[in-house]
Amino acid sequence: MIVTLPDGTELELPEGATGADAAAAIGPGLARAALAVRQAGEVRDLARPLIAREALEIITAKSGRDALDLIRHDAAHVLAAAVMELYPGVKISIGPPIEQGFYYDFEFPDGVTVTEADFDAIEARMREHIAAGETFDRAEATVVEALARFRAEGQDYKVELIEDLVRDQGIDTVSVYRNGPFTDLCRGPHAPGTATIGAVKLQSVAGAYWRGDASRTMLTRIYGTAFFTKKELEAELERLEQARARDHRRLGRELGLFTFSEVSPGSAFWLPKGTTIFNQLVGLSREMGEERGFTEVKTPQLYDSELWKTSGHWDKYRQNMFVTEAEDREFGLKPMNCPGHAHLFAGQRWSYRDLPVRYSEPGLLHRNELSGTLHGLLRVRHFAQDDAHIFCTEEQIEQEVRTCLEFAMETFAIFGFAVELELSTRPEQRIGSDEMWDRAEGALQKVLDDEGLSYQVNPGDGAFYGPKIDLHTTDSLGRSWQLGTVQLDYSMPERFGLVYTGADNADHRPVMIHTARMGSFERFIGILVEHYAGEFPLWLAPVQATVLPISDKHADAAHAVASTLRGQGLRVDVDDRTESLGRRIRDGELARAPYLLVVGEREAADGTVSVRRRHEGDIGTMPVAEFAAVAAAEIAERREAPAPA
RNA sequence: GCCGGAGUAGCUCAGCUGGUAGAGCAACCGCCUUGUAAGCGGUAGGUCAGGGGUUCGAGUCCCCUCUCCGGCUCCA
Repeated sequence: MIVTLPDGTELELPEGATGADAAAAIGPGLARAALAVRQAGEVRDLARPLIAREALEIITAKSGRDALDLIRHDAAHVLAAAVMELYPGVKISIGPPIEQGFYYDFEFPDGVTVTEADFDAIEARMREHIAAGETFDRAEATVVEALARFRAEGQDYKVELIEDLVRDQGIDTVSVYRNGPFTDLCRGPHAPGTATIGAVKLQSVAGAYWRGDASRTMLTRIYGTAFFTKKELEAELERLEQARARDHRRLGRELGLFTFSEVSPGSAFWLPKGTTIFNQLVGLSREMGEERGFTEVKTPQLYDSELWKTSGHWDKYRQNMFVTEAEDREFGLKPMNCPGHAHLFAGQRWSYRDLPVRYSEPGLLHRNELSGTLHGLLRVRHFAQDDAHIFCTEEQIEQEVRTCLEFAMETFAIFGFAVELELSTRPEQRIGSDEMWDRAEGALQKVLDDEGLSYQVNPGDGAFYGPKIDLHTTDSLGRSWQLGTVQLDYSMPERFGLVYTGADNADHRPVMIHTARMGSFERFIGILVEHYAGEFPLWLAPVQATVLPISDKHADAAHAVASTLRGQGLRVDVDDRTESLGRRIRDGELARAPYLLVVGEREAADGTVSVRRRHEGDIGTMPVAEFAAVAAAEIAERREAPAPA
């Protein structure tokens, strides 16, 4: 049998040779390091026969993602083994590797709860399995044998998994892996043994529905992570520690940007500094929108439930709306701007010459999100979006989508962070003809391709009224959040009876495009705080410069400098507390001040300031006017701030 | 909403098996008059999330509620 190695050479092996044989044929060092092989796009056990004439890659600890996934999957089995020993009667379900580690889901016997306090004991037992150097032995079992075995053990979840595999894929055998005393239904692959798990740590415990279905049993999920070396594990734990330090909830409090209170769960209280940032972003959105033909409107907060019945929200979304009543009329606070904008559009006659009409509104929205989903600024009940709705003709869709997408990408470029794009296509339950969906999806896809953007397709994830492009990014801990969106909507125009007069003097139905770039300003600021670790670029910084008089003899001069700079439009504070200069510099640094301007005897005499720049330290003395010009240029260009050395 | 955890001064936290609440930082008041990341001294500050219960006695034990944290589900 011949297989091709990554460098193009061909390796000849006896028929039936395994991955281990191949590694040994290449060299004894590789034979020791080999963990698995990759062939035909699939990671396979070292002990399994190779596929002839397929490219072969030997996976070792240096193989990155593939290697980590292997030992984390191994670690999940070791976790299950330890848990079964410590908690007799526990039922096991599934335990895959994930981006940052692994988890395993269990159903513990009645009355047993596992908390982080139990981790030491579980980890100790896991280390015993690792120290024992158990091998992972793969075996095939017939469905009949496997079902009998797992039924006998009372492992109901394994039984269900096998039954579903039989039903959906018609399989008649399954693979099981054994390490030490523990055997698990598993597709594999695994490393040869437990010994390659160099370092393992359990991290958290959480509830998780069996098969992600809220109507089924809530299992107990234990999360952990594993690495080849203790050093790598420690580096990861250190990274997580630093990520927590830039958590927007913590920085928001420390920097005085916003607070939360029990009196209004899920709603931020914006302090002056946070409000400044908020207003800068609204200003940016407004400025960029005006350049692109968006016109701002203002629509009400509260609407008669009739409007929500027209829009369809009453049927589909009512449990997420805040509803109230007055004088026997039922009202709902708006969770979205679109019905208001559609109503506005319906209020006048439109010619095809008027289209597209682009209404934007950074309006306040309320959504009654489930209490358990609230999360700092990233998931709130009260927020504003850089929201807009475009009313256009079928022919204009492509151009308008292009404008929206470019608008979004140009917005993100200002902040220098990457977004992931997702194209969601027609769901099972939908309105409109297949031709309509073909056109709509085609238009979105064409723009994405024309712009050379990479994106993921989520088949069936579109809204019932049209396909959409969503823009996602991640927070400091790697959790994904949706920011912007571009959604085609054929439904709302229908429901509101929207029309324009075409060149043929007949009525036509416009198409509506829902779009946002940053999404909610709240969420965007949360992401920005973590992205910048609180060190905002000058144009966003709540306080752009803090003037520090050396002693109270220079307070007047410091205030004069501040007043001059404010006259130039800069946001300037004076810290004239009777604290030592060192202390006030420290406080300024901790407040992430972009510039600290020291004013003492010399500066007061010649109209200068001694400039200390964040991360650069003392950059020398310059005339006040010169500093103002430097800062103004930095702000005008929305320049990124210097990074830590 | 569901599972688990947590809630003590403005913030970070201590408070052993029940016996009248404590530290650091911040705040306030003085002194110091300060040259690029913490000057010194003093003062004040708590319905121990809220409510109910057990007990001679509850921050500590039990129950309910609220909020937050980690996940899951949801996000038209």
